[in-house]
Amino acid sequence: MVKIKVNCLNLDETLDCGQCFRWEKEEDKYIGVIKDRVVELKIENNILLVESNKEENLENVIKEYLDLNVDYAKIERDISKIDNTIKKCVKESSGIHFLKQDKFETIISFIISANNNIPRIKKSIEKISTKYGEKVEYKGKIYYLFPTIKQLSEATKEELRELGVGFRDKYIVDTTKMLLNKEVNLDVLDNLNTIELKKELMKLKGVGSKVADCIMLFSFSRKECFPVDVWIKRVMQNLYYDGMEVDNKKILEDALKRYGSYAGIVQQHLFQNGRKGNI
DNA sequence: TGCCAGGCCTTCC
DNA sequence: GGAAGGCATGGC
Repeated sequence: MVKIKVNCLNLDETLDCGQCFRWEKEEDKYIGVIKDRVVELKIENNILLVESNKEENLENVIKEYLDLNVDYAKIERDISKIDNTIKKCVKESSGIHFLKQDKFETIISFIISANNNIPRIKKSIEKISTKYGEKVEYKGKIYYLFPTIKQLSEATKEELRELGVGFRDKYIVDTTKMLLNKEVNLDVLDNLNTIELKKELMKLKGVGSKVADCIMLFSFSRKECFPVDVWIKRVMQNLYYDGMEVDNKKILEDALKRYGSYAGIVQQHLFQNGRKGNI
């Protein structure tokens, strides 16, 4: 058991906000898989309690995954100054942290997310993990790691289609192949600036502008990325364009100017509140 | 039934 | 380089 004092962390907002798809809530705790281990998380009196089947280096793994070394209270104060709508949204969904997830898992997950809904995305990812990932036992129950690039490269289009990914089957096969043969090399992408990184990620099949922004925001710690999906498009059109139809590219450009280096954090608060019907 | 979902790709100008 | 159409599938 690892115990870490936390200040501005809300597990509900962080793990059930559409940035990750494999956490399950059981009573007051969350159970999920981080890379090669099963992890249980729970907060009591501002202390994060962490249990896992693998204690080795657990504290560092959690701190990196949950981005615990960043002062989110300060960021939330800063972005609340932008305008009153954002202030209200941040208050409603305070404590969202931006995860640093496994890159391959995030790429495949967000390829699946295209023109899809969250419950169905979750189902597909769970089935992929069960079929191709390594089995892990924890407290008498079986869990599956998300498959490695090599493991998933064994999957055929037809098999993936049976797991419910629909027309995205070929994107998953092609992207996995490109990553396996290092046509896009995941090991060196951290060195690129955000513009170069986005260009590189968009070489992958099924990765367009929006999916690339999600990958950068949720697994590369690039907090300036602003994914424009159907929800955010509606919210932004209503807030800043008098409800008029606006091109995604323009929404993105304007948002980057308006929100600056924390655009992604603003985006997630708007997304959460838009989805809940608060704005 | 028809519309929607954390869009992207291909085709055609 | 931009617009239009197609795409699997489950939920409402």
